[in-house]
Amino acid sequence: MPKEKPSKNLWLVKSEPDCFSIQDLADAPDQTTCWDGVRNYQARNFMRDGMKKGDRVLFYHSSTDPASIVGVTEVVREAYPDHTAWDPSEGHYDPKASPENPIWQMVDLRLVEIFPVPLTRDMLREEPTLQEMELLRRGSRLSVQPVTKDEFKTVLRLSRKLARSVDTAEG
DNA sequence: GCCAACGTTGGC
DNA sequence: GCCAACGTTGGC
Repeated sequence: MPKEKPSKNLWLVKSEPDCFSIQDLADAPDQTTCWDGVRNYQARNFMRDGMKKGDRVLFYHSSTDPASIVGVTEVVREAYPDHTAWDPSEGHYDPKASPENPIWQMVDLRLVEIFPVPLTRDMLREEPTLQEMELLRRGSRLSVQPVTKDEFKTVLRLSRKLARSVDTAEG
């Protein structure tokens, strides 16, 4: 009997491209990075409890013009302690964290694809399927958030469509 | 650069 | 346990 495949969870992570962009990920060894520096409990819990090996993760560039979904990554290592939390020389140092009580966790992400054309917030907002997306909710600040299957499929479809239209235009 | 929205901290 | 003050996020 073939084993029932457990359905994968889908996610979105935010990063300021000035700090770490999807190109930085593409240039990293094995195109893989540890997703350190998350210092929000809700975001941590999604990483710790929800993110499983093989889960797909949309990559979003925030605090940039235009803010956009720029690609897809994959979870290649599940949650483990974020050692940057107890390193005073780190920007995201948390004096309450220690090796005995790490508090904060991270996962490893590997690049899957960079979208040929980034999907801007304006484009996302035009899409009926994405109206409920956490990313587009007013005041939403979650840097790690779940994405529904429909939302994920819609984002990929939009990306493919855009890529085709650019190809055609370039002709 | 502004500021709304949000999460955290700490006094009480 | 409430809530005001504060710091941060992140769109605009």
